[in-house]
Amino acid sequence: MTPKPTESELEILSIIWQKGKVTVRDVHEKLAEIKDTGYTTTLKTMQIMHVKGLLHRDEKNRTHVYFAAIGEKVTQKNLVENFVATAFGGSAKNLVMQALGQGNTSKEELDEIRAFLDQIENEK
Amino acid sequence: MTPKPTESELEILSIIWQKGKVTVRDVHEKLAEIKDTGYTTTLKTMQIMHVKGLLHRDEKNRTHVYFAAIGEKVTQKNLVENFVATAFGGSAKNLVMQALGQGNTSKEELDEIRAFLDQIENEK
DNA sequence: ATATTTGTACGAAATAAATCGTAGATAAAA
DNA sequence: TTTTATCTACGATTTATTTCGTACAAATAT
Repeated sequence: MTPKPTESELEILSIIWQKGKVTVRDVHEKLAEIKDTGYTTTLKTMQIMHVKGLLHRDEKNRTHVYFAAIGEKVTQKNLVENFVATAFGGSAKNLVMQALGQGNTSKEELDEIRAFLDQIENEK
Repeated sequence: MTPKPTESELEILSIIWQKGKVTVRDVHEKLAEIKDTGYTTTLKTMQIMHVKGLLHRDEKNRTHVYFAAIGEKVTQKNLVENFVATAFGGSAKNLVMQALGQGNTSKEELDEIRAFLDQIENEK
């Protein structure tokens, strides 16, 4: 089983999930918008992620091309599971209500959630 | 600002939020159900949490009594905020749908969430 | 009264995570 | 063809986190 990504690794994964195939530079530049760390730090982290099995890479060219080895949904599922267990006493409901209570969710999104709710209930 | 609790600290906080005032032994015994670490490990962690300002304690008696210095809701709010930002591209909706998709939420709870949804929409 | 248990303090080791610098190769620019 | 820029590899450092052993005091049991 691939290990749980660390916080930094998750930042990188997010970028890769969004962009698909990337070079270290791609990631580093995107990361630079929110973080102020050196290029080799990003490189090193991605190399480690590769060793851990979090990323695959194509080494055909000098500039390696990386891509995610684990899916976004699957990863989120595992993270949420763990998060609910350790921070919300195992209750997904509590997490959901806390997340919604934050305020920053538009009417449209709330409706989407409602529709999703209907769908789940029907399956029960 | 009190720092973000680590994973181990969160396990301890969860227990304390549930029990209120506790001794190290209380926490350690509860922790023993899910973890297999020594008593002094729990002690040390709680001492560190005290120094960090995560816990307060009453030292009047030999056996110190600890209690949470930060509220459960406030902490969860911060954690969710951070979690949504790093793992869900800032979209609370995505997190909510992932959490609900897990399957383990009862019909009753889903209804509670629906009611909460109504309430939020009315406030908009 | 003495031995055992239970408690805190505290240093330190073990482990994990994040960061960076330097070397050396290749590619691109001048 | 030099020089400059760009890449990877990799060791090393720094910082954070988790874990535990030992010392010593207080309470409890024998």
